[in-house]
Amino acid sequence: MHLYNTLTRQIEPFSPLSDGIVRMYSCGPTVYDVAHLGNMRAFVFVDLLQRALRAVAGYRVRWVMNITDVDDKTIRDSAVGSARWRAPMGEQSDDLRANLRAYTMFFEEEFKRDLQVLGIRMDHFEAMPRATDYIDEMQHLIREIVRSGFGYASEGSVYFNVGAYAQSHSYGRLFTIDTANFREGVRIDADEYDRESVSDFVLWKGRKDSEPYWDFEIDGESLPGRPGWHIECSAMSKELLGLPFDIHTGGVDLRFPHHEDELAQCCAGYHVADQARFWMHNEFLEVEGKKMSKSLGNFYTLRDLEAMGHDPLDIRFALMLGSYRAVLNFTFESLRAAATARGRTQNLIWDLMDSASITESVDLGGAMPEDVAAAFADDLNVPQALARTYEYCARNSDARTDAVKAREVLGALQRINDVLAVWTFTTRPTIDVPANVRDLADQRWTARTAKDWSEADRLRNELASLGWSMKDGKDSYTLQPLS
RNA sequence: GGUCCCGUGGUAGAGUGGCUAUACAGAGCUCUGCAAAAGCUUGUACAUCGGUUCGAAUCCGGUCGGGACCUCCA
Repeated sequence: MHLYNTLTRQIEPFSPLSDGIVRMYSCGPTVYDVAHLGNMRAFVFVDLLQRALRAVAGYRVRWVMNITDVDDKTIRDSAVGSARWRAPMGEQSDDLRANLRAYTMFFEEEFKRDLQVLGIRMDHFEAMPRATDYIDEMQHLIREIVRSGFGYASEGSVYFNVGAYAQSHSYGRLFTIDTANFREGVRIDADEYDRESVSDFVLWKGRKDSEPYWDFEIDGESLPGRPGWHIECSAMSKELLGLPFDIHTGGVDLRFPHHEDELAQCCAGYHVADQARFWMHNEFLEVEGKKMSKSLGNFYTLRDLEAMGHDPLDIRFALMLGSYRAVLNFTFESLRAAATARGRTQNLIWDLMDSASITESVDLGGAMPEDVAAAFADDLNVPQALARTYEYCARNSDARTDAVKAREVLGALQRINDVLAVWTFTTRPTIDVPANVRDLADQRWTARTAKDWSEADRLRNELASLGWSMKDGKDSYTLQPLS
């Protein structure tokens, strides 16, 4: 496979460090709310990537995605009396860490549900570590960074000394940083912590009143507090995958500062040259041509779209219609188009199963068409892979009436679906038809067989008024509810 | 202020220095009592102005437009 590497700003041939095994770390969600479309794009992207590594390149994938369950927002929203506290989270207590855990567990479960309805398999993950379960490891790393001269404590917090680090390391490997032109922004002014330099970032945040905290001792000094944002990924990726691992993923916004700082922490504290060999970042999503935001009214969660009647797999499909490295314009028209296109191929699959007399889900052991595999292998070019897939189906349209060919095409589609995961190879779902509808349909079929067209048309209209459409086949009919 | 992307047909969206995806929508045809399904065919596309070149939508530059990032947003 060839993958774009943010580290080198180019597409490079990819092969794992360990023979046949890819170690991949994906920055996961901060569980303070349910996932929105933008998050979903990121997760669908990494899922496609890890599936392609398995199904196209044949690697085993050790996939880790973290759960950030401690940060400003989770602390704010889990605080006693928070309006965002929900009944299913249980009762709030005096134990602030227990409150934080209850709050974040709720959204962690939501998140996992969202992943699964989007076709992401939980058994594809090796681990989904929570930040708060790795406090010891983070503290160890912080001590090591400080001991190595790249960190300092100040007013109860611990900071990473970017200036010192940059003396002996390269800082700005994932992102071109122009320190001289840092904009004087509100975020910098708003930071209440005391850093020596604006470019320094926090490793450990000193305890504030009414916030959950963990004890921490460094150089004999007691510094109760909580971990900074970047430290968790450094510690957990090292613990679970070892350094350096093969691929680190996240949204483009994470290139800087998050990933740059993660990388620096690993190099400074674990004394490695690299945290990961490949860094891959998915571009953002726009909705109806605009950046998704609550104020524009184009902000959607997966739940929102489901409530509007959209199938999550159509959403998954719509999210993979563009290259992961380009801004994707999600529109309801493109969602409809995705639904239609996905449904047509699904229908083809069912027709082929009929043609091949396959009545249950079975792996036919097919092979992915080479041009489709090549497209996936070319930096995960899903649009190209889809185009080749459609052409493959068109080329083999006679499979609908050729049992042998039907098996072959089905086998190929199964391999393609190992990556896309948008179709099903189980039998065509049976639709419950009310007895009266079935009765009318039978009557119409009789009339039609007798060439009594006016009666047949009358009965079709009657069926339509009951909400059903009747489609005549060669020697039988099918009924479908009108949508 | 700085760094960097992007502008492709009605829509979404690949790709590429000459052979011009793909999908949805539209049009036509085949099939069908009609319809549906399915299949086939099909169109006006590469923001703009210059330059390089035998040839550019593809490379370079200007312009216009859109966007991202610049310290906890995927």
